[in-house]
Amino acid sequence: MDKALQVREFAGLAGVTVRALHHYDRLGLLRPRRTAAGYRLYGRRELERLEQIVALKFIGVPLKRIKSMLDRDSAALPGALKRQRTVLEEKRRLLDHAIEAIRNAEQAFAEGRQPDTAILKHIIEVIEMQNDQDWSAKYYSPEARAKIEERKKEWTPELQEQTTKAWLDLFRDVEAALGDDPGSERAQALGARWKQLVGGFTGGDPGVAAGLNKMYADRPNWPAHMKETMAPFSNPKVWEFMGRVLKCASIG
Amino acid sequence: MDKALQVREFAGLAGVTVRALHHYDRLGLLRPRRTAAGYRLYGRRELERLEQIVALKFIGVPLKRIKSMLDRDSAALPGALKRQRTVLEEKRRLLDHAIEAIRNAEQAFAEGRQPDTAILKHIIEVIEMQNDQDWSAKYYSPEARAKIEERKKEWTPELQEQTTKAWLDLFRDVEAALGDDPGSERAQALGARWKQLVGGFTGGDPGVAAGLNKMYADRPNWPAHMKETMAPFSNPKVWEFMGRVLKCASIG
DNA sequence: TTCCAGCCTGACGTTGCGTCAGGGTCAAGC
DNA sequence: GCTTGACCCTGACGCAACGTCAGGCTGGAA
Repeated sequence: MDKALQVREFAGLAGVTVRALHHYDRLGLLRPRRTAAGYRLYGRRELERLEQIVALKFIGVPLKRIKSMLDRDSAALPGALKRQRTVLEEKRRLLDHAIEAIRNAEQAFAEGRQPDTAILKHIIEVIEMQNDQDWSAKYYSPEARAKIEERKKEWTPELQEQTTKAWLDLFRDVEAALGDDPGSERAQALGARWKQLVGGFTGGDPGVAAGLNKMYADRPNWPAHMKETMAPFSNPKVWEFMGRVLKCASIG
Repeated sequence: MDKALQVREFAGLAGVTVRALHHYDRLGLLRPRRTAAGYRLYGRRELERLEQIVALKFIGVPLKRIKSMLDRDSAALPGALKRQRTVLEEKRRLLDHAIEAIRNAEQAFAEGRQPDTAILKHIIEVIEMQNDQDWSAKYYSPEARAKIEERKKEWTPELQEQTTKAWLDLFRDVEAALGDDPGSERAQALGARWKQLVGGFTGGDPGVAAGLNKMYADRPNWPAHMKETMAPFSNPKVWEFMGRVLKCASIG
């Protein structure tokens, strides 16, 4: 006869609450035997199972899935572990961003005399970057995403500013040259600048370039603030003109 | 007249759902004006406030607190930011542990032929370490906790094993010497070994040592698995004997 | 027998919305 | 003037994992 414990003792032994045991019982996750009076009795088998439950819960597996894992496809464990790890790593990424955002805001507060509400703008910035990235991810293949991730590490705010300015300049110059012959020297020079700026983002990777094209093609579905951000670059005449310029370049 | 938007447009603009706006409205967090028919109308002021809400939500502040922050003590923002950051950092610590635990389990799976359920033991190990640490934290002052954190970085599994063995050996030797005079050379040698092992954990820090004493004094309240872990070291005669030995040492 | 500790089963509360269900509103087309 | 169809409204339930009563048995001791 194995020692059988009542809920309270068992809960203490295993480091969970009595209520949790009740909960697991109702979910069918851990059903102890019962005395005639209905008291729950836990033994060694239950302890083992509970430990597995706690382990899976610790790594963030929801109770329902724990149940199906332990009851049915226990062979799927390694796959489940990996999936769960990627989930947690994603959560961690989010947490990192949030912490970074707070740091930004705190620093802004420590440095300057801004009204409290304005400080939150620093957090908003991070959120929007985050949103843009999550949202644009769907246009890229996994490999392309990996490339972008890699290149992002070498990305600095100054570089960002320079790039934005370069694009603005280019658009202004192209608008001034809309009447030119696409094959003209001036137009081709603009085309070269264009290609270089694109290359600065794609890093020459065709997969990244393909994603970028998909994203551009889908611009009617962009979220509002993305459209707003890209508003200075939305002139369709410029795009059309550059299309012809680049076609000339590839032919000639 | 500022442009007033209906829920759908406003939600799209701000990147939240219509339902969320309804929710914030009911909570009193963001109350737009209404048309005669009861339609919600959002303007620039509402957009600003919503951005602040989203920012605070992003860093994990619950809606109720957001409300009180924005309505009443908006001056408490920097403090709130700091608190929130520590909360998130704590969460991140937990997440890291969970990820580490999964890695352990995955490696065990990749290496050896263990049954699936046994692999979860590797996760359980991490959980228990985590629990022990969280629970023992209450005995230490913040400074002592910081010291321990620092020393933990130089802690390796091998060192852990060595230390455990050293303690086991010491207890065995002390048990064999219980009849000796506490002032005797043999007893004093045992006392020296004891002090050295304690010092190996405290690093000579009196704060850490104080916490350790508090923890030992509270041993009736230790959780079950802690008692189990410490069972080999629970012989009260050994502790009593060592008390006398160390008193002799400090006097003589 | 009585008492108290410990067990039981509901059932509601929490957090931030998602998701119907049932029913007005409004501009447009017939 | 009436019907659409697109939007809007207000409940109200659902989810995840228990916490926290409330009301009522059980079981061993005094």
